[in-house]
Amino acid sequence: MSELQPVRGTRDLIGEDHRRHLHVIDTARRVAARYGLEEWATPIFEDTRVFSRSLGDTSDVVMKEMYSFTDRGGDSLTLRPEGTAGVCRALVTNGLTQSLPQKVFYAGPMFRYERPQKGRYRQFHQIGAEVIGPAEPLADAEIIACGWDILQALGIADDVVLEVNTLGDRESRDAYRAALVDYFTAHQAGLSEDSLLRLERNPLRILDSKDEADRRIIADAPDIHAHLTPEAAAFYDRLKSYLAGFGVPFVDNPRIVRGLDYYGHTAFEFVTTRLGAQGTVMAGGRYDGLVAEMGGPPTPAVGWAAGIERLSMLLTEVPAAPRPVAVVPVGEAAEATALAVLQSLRRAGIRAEMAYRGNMKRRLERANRIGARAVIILGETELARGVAQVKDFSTGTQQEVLLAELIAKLQ
RNA sequence: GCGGGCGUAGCUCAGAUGGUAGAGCGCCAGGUUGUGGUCUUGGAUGUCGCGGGUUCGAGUCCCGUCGCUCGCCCCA
Repeated sequence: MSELQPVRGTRDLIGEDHRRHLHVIDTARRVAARYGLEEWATPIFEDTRVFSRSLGDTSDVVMKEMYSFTDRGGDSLTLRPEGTAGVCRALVTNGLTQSLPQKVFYAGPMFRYERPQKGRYRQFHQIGAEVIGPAEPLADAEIIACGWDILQALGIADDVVLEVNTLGDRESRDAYRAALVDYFTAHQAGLSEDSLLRLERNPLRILDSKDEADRRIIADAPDIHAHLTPEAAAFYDRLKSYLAGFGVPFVDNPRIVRGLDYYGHTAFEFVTTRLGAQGTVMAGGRYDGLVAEMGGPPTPAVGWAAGIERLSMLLTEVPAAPRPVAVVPVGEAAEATALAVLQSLRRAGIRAEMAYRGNMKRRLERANRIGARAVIILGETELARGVAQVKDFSTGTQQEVLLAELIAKLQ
């Protein structure tokens, strides 16, 4: 075992791991484009205030999980823990609040200082989608439909259930929070220690406690729907009918919550039972207050993010490693022709390789090791006649092909 | 920050009650000086995570430590 190991919570993406990872991004990118999303790439580190503002002062626990550092100029910078804040900052700094709506897709690394566990790393990767501008629930439904299509294109939709909820507007939320505090205070005696703490700090979070005793109490907890203003209830109804219109199956889950104040109305999660404790595969909601936090005008927005590592683990069909054609010259005299053949294949769009050294046997062994689908053997007897031996590695059969017909033969 | 499991060859792992370390796969070489994969013969693997202790003797027992992993907390 070598002395230098990857830093805790990071890992190398090599071979199949990387093919899975790329497949997720490529697929998501392709589907997102069909919805008219444009891909943005924002910096992976930002002024710490970009994130501290978006989090508010309520969650200093979360602040402790940020990778923050002071640079040589004395500024506090932070490796981005999520993508939405940076996108909103970019929207404002590029003056795009004047050209709404903006429909954005992104993919890239995120960083959180937390204890690694299944599907959870300190450097992890997300894809994300945001629609900034529209206040209509049609935008919520559309971005959810986009996420659903991506999961389908990845072949994992069968293992995933879409759960939706509404957090209502400000008025609804305040009323609901008060009702929850009343209810849980009345049932304090049965609550777990953790939930008693949550009751003081963040009562909504009790709703997703994993403690069994808690769950029994939660089952009879007040429902947000009883506390929705007529406007908020209408918004949620329209969302659900649009989802039906887009053909996206979903279930109501009134227990989905969000911790931060700028979240309102739609909240949703795509969940699976196949990943142990990390069941959420894609999650999002409406965040009408965030752009204003970044110094822009009040601007409604809705979006989601998904962890690429988790999606990769769910893939059942792994993209196959590419199979090249190997060119095998026999003897020095054949090398010049071999190079010409090699390049003509590559320029015709065929993945082609030639070993740097070795006799024929070695080169064939190497061709086999790299998964070649065929080898082109060029020796003196072939050169003299302007042909090559083409051996199909799947079947083991070999035939003579005119050099001029090689590309057509291997296309 | 807290709890459970695990650290032995490149990989997956076996090594009852302490006696100087093994298998499969992979790798290297030969059988085959113009034919891979299959077959066959042979070969090389190692600070048994690290440090200390007990013992005539520790991969094995004890203490500590680091790492991995699953979960709790947290989840923007």
